[in-house]
Amino acid sequence: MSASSIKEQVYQELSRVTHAISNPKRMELIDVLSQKDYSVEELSKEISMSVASTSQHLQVLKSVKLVNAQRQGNFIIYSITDDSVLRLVSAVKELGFRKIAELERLISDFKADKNILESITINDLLARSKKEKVILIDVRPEDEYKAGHIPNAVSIPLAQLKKRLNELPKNQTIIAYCRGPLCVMAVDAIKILNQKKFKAIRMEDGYVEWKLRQQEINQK
Amino acid sequence: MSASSIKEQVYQELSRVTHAISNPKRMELIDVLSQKDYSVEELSKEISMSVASTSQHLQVLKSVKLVNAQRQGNFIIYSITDDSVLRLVSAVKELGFRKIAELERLISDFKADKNILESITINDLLARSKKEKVILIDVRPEDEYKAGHIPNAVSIPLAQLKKRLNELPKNQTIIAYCRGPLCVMAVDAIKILNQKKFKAIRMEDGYVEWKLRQQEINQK
DNA sequence: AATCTATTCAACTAATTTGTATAATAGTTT
DNA sequence: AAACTATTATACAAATTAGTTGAATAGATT
Repeated sequence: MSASSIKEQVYQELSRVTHAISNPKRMELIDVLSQKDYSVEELSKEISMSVASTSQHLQVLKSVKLVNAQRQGNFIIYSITDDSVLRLVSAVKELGFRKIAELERLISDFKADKNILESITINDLLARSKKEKVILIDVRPEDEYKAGHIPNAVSIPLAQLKKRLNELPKNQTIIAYCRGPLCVMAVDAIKILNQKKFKAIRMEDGYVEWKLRQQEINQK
Repeated sequence: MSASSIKEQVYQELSRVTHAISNPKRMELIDVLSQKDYSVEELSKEISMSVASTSQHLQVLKSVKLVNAQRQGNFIIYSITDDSVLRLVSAVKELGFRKIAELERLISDFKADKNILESITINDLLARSKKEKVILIDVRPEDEYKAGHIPNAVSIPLAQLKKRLNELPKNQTIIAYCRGPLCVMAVDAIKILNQKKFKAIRMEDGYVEWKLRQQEINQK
């Protein structure tokens, strides 16, 4: 175990990258940071973990350049390095959601649990918006919307939805989205809207999925 | 730690996928299997590890459906589940090669070491082959070529190259490829060809990279 | 049916990883 | 310059992982 070949070293280094995302909390951190930059303290709340542990996980991610750290006043703000990280996570999810039986079970439980009758994808949205005018609402917290959103989407954070129902039409279909497939904000939004007799559909994909899809389209 | 939320369970499951490839030997196994199906014994030779350990690694990969096992006579033949696995590995490499300083160093050492003067990519090849007739040779073992290769490529395994030089033209540029960026077979081929005064260039990408690129193109 | 062979299982040790609490640090603000 | 605060480092126990050797298994061949 003295002079290992370059090939072995390369595999060693590459596996450091995957090791960094091979922990549920770190994967969740990447997912949260995919929406918007956050401080350590905010992140520790998001992932329900002590600040010290959160910091440690962030350092693991930083050591393989999956995230960047930058001081802003009293806080250190973490952010995703670039879109290649999003593509990596997207590839993991694609494989996981398709292939792992346990995940399929979890997701179908989840759907049953949430009474999701219909849910569309980015591609459905793109097709639909070509044919008709679509009312698209972004129910994530406002700062995440500000950091980036799907064009023509209106920001109505879940917390404000009940008060702002008058801004929405009753005779048109409303499409609601949030952070993506694992996020329940849009589900809750649909529940509220349906209860109030709006025609509302949930879109599973979020801003990140939209952004990646755009890049694919632009690659032509 | 009793009833964890579905979200946490999903992250848990997803991290099992990344954990499976977060080991150098397992990543190497995936890479080898990306070329062609292999038995456990063959794989154990390829990755220089005991059969028992190789088998254990393969079971980890199988448990998250990254590979399939199938009996064929006395042997159990392992194969990559499907192209989503290739995309995942490709995403890891993309990020790793770009972002990890240590990897950049390793690769530049590697290139210096091998005296690689020029090397092209899949895109270069596609562009070139539109303009002119290209002599493309596949220097991998013949069975890997048989399992799949870039169209119009001729199979000349590295081991046979010296004997078969008469099959190649001296006045045209020859492009050689092997398993991909981490493989040295094409490098050795170029050395031989240049020594014998052929005009030869190495293509870094291999059959897998070509296949993924084709899929991107077809997605339009 | 007996033998053979490739593969997997079991048991074990060494090494690594995880998370928490507490202490130290580094930068901001007053 | 002092006080403050967010973040990171340290130390530790519990849990998990990696690799080896030798035994067991399951299927194919004779």
